[in-house]
Amino acid sequence: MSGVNERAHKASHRTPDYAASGPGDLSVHRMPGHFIRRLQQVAVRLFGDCVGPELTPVQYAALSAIAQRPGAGQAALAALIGYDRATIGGVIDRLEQKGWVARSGSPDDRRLNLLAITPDGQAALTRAAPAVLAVQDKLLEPLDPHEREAFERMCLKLLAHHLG
Amino acid sequence: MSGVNERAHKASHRTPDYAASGPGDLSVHRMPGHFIRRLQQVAVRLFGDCVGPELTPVQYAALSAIAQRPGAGQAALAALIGYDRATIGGVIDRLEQKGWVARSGSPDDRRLNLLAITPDGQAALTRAAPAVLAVQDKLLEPLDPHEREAFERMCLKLLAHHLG
DNA sequence: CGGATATTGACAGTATGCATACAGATCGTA
DNA sequence: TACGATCTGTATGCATACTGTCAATATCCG
Repeated sequence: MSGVNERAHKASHRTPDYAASGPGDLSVHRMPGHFIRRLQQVAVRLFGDCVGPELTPVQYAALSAIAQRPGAGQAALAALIGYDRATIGGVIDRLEQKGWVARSGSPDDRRLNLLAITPDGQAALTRAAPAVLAVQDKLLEPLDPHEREAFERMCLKLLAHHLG
Repeated sequence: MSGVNERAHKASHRTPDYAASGPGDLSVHRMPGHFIRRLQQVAVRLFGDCVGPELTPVQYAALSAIAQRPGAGQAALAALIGYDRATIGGVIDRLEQKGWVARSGSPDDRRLNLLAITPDGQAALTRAAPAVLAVQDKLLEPLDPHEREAFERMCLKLLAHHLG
């Protein structure tokens, strides 16, 4: 299985998603926000299919960031990958349970939970990396190289505008 | 407030998101999947800012679809907007609590919950529509008209490939 | 120094999102 | 027409996400 939302496929023959609809349409099928939501669904599904259930996209991003920047606190980590402080705690809980990340208090600032990746975590990261890269490739598969570059550039432009 | 994840802004001065990083980088800052996740965050935040807390993006999509296709069951509705059957139930629960949607059993097929929008729901939809359209515009604001068209076309191409 | 302010991690509450499982209903077909 | 395959809505469990709040801790500034 690899389709998104195949459990709800009835009546899709009546109005397939992304079918033509008139201008001034108030439905979601022409809204960029909806496209992005659907693409997010596709990306998450693709990740699960390629990488497996051991590591979610969110957990991969966190683990990768911890490996890249050991000794950061949870808030710093969250800022690095765009998570919410309230969410990152649970993500790290689950990585800690798997033995892939270690939390340790900082002597300098007793508010901080210093984060570090464990050898097992590093191994899991290394193991997952090829599949994660494959996901990115499959995601943009239908675009030719020129389009891919344009797509990524526009994404970055949008993010720089809205986050910067 | 309008920024995404402002509660985790420490250390972002150390490594701003989307800063340059070498090729072969295993971190998420060059991965299309991550871009899409961040864009989804931006879109949801923008929606909340423009439309208000009465209606979430998901609830708007559902309400709009019910208005467009009254008398559909939950599964049909889910297929129409790309939701999961298990998720749509809760969404409709909340719309029903607000008095914007009515569930009624079908005499023809006793499995179905026929869905219909109420006058209050229609009013809420009409009230929200301009703001929802404004969100789409703001989302793609940094792109010029040509780029917008290209971006939407590529999104549709990606979705058609992965969902079709 | 000491109070005002800001930061950090945690928790509760709400809302998606998906997998799995289940009971009831319907349908296709032997 | 009986029966197995399929479909529908629901419930449960897990994993994001974000808001508001709080206690402990730092930091800043007079």
